[in-house]
Amino acid sequence: MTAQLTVGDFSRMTHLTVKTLRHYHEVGLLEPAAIDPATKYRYYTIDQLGQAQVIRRLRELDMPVADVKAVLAAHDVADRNALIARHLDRLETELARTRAAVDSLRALLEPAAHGYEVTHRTVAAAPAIAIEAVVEHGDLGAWWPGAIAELHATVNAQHLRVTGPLGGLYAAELFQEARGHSVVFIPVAGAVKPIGRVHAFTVPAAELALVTHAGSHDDVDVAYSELGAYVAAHEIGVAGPIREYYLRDPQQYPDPASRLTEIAWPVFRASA
Amino acid sequence: MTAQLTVGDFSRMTHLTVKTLRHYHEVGLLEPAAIDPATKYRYYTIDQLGQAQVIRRLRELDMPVADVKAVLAAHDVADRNALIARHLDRLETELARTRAAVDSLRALLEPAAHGYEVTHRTVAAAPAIAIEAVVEHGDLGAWWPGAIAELHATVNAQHLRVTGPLGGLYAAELFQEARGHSVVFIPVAGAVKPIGRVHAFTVPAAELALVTHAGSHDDVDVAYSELGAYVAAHEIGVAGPIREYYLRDPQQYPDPASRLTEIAWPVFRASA
DNA sequence: TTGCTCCTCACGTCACGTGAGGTGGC
DNA sequence: TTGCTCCTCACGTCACGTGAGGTGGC
Repeated sequence: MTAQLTVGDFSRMTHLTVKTLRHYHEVGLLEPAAIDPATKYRYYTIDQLGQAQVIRRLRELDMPVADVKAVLAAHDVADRNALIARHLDRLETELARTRAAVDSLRALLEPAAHGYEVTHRTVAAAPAIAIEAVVEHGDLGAWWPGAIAELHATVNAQHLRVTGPLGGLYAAELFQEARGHSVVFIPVAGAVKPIGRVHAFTVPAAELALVTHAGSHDDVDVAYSELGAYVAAHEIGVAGPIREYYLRDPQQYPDPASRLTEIAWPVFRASA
Repeated sequence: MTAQLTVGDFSRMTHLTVKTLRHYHEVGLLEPAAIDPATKYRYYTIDQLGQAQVIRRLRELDMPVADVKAVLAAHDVADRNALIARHLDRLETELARTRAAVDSLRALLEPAAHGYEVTHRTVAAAPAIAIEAVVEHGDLGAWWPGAIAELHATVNAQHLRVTGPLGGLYAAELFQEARGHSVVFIPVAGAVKPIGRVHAFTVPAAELALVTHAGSHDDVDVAYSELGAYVAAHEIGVAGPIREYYLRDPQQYPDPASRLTEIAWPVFRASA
């Protein structure tokens, strides 16, 4: 009753190519029910068809093979559905990213000039509360809102007096190697009790060249480029993290398009 | 005035990693403006920043590097925009495919049993008009509607009498190697003038086992599996193309979910 | 002099696809 | 006996990332 299906048979039934079936055997995703020891022929059975169909659909959704394995190995339906739901969430995120990239491309190609005016500013060291971590560039979008929210919660819980705008410090490696030390901070006055990821921090003094970027962070590289070009042309760059000040607090302005960000590059002291 | 930017500088400005910039140099996508012959150091200029920004956005949208090159080399804005628009169309298609795969996955995981009833049928050879081609499995969805439309147009133009439902013949390789000979046909009576891709064709006689599949073609592999399993279990399979009959003509039922398709597998003559 | 930045190989990743060259069953 | 189906290497694809090991400029 358990009819032996050859790769060809199984391929026709599942619409997976023979090459793909052999590959799935090799990586242990879908092993033939039997293998002829003499001829090495692969034989599948009818009750493997269901697995093959699930595999095909998950791969169609670009779920990594390792994750597909996990789905097949899931002990119960709840586990399985959770794994699938997580992947669908990833797809959603991807989709949002694509949409943002399309908008960003459109903005870049629009003939409207995006002239940034470069200004200079001297800032003194300032006490603050901060959260720091080494972050992947791609994870920044996820890490950032959580950190901001935690800082805000701490300000409220400890009744701290805010003395300046929300800001961030980003090591050069974050851009050069897509992974680097990042700090988000809120300048505050008074004593701070460390809690969770939040601790007292001193925002270092600096001499800065800066531009203001309006709109989504997806386009922020244009501002970085203009500012960097200015710094390079005037040969005034110095080492140190790049700084951003968020003039529209995301708590009050959740729409990314309404953001207003100062990008600040560390430079030599400009002769006043 | 043309400040020399090192990879590191350029990386910080564009948010492309140093590794990526080196890679783009190697594949000729973005060549440094100058290279120190002694140290092999790469130097970029400020006016290369614009190109880098376009590249970054297009790669963010997964446009292949070769296509990005074409965009940068485009002679005028119209050419450039056409290339970009084509890619955005591809993204749309991708998105539709993903949505379909999600639906299909949901349908598969739904506990509702999809019991297909297998029936047998003997069909005689029948005259028809047809379009044939060797098609990629992935291109079927694009090839098929055009071919159908052309067949319908021919029926109307030549006032042919339709004698049976729209159908298709698909070589096994189409599933096993994702590329194979495909035919779509409409059975007709009377003389046929070949025109365009359309020619007279005789749908061969056959002994068939078949199931009826309701709904989108994205789920059709389930029907293929059940039918294939039946054929294998009864050991009645013979060589020959797989046949489909489209009982709801897509011209009248454009919604993919409303489709009704007979899947027919060639088998031995069953003793009546 | 010490880090820092830059360099070049060479190999890895991921999910298969593409031949080449050869064997078993009807 | 002839095709057909199946097999196993070995290498290619795509867009980078990951070290290893080494050099030049402040």
